[in-house]
Amino acid sequence: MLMPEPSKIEKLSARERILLTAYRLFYKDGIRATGVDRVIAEAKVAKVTFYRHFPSKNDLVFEFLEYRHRRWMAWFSESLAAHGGNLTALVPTLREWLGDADYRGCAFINSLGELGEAVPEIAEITRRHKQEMNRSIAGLLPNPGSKKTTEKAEIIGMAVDGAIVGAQYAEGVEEVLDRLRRLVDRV
Amino acid sequence: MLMPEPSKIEKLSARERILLTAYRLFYKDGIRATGVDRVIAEAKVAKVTFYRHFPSKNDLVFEFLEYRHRRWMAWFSESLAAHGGNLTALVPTLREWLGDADYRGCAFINSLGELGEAVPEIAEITRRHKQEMNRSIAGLLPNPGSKKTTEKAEIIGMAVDGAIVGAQYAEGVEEVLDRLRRLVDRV
DNA sequence: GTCGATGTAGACAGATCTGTCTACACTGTA
DNA sequence: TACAGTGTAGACAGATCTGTCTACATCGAC
Repeated sequence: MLMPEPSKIEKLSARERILLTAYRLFYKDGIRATGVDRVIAEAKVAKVTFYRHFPSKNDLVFEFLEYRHRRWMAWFSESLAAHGGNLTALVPTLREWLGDADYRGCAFINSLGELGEAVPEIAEITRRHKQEMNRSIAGLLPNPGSKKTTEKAEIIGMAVDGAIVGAQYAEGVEEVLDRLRRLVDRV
Repeated sequence: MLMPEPSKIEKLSARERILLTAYRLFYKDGIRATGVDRVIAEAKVAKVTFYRHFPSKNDLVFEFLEYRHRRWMAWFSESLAAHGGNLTALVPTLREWLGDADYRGCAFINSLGELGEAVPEIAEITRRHKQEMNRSIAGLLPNPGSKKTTEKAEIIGMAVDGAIVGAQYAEGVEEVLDRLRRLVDRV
């Protein structure tokens, strides 16, 4: 759902193959655990090609997060709309994601936890990502744009963050989604 | 508060110096970013000594999480009690932690995000840690031990997880604590 | 028809990773 | 007095890390 099919990656340009391969590996195994040599091998490009497009690994990390942001937001908006576009759409939408076999948590929270001190830009990138997530949540409520609604969406967004990390360690996702529903119902 | 003073580490046995040094570095910089050579150098022990006490780095990681769990739980219980021992104690207690200069999020959530697939034991360790956190939260409510109270504590625990990660990327902690308070008030 | 962008394979440098090994010293205990 | 436990310094192995470099091929645009 949020992961590209490997078969479709093969036909893309070298740059896109690198980006999508990194996207998959960084999300699955983490950023530090994924060496550029592995990305290069799996994307089937030459090392020079890699460094021509991404002068350093950090450049690739930033583009990975940028790409993740666009892809995740697109999925989130579409799924919320498909489930009715009001607040009751939130839990069914998150069920799709948290229950996915490839689910490994939020790429931004994970990257922040892994590289926080070392790459300060990630906190800023994460902040923007979550702001936009909250904007999408505000769109489910009456009077989006009003201060009250914005604050409500921020509170719900915090609960969603709790569900996202909870789903990483919980035995099952349904109990997590139950808690989130009861939290959201009361806001 | 949750960090030991470096001056006090020096007087301890080699094993304790290793553990406390790892505790500090793993939490601050992450586990993969911290090589055993660095731990050995800063703990001022010989390499053989290190590997005699911790046959592999993963053994040290597990002991780090075990130590963190004990230390964090002790702080959490004490601070909740010091702030009155009821539900209103939660936000002031978390303010101490989230506002601390050394704050780098939850060691368990961070380790899980960093090593999730590679070290499956961490999910189980994290689950136990959060269960015990929820038990402490249940202790702030009437009828701790009852099913209703346990469920309530789990919901509040999810909100706390949201606040913990929120404080890692937010501009300021007060806004995060405000949201948490409003969330908890409604449970 | 030359230039710039895109692509290839793979050697190399220098740092850092985990873990092993030799060889020696001190201390408390059985 | 012999042994087990704890401690030291530092070389070494073998893998892996990021990043640079040479040398060559293809293709579209100006």
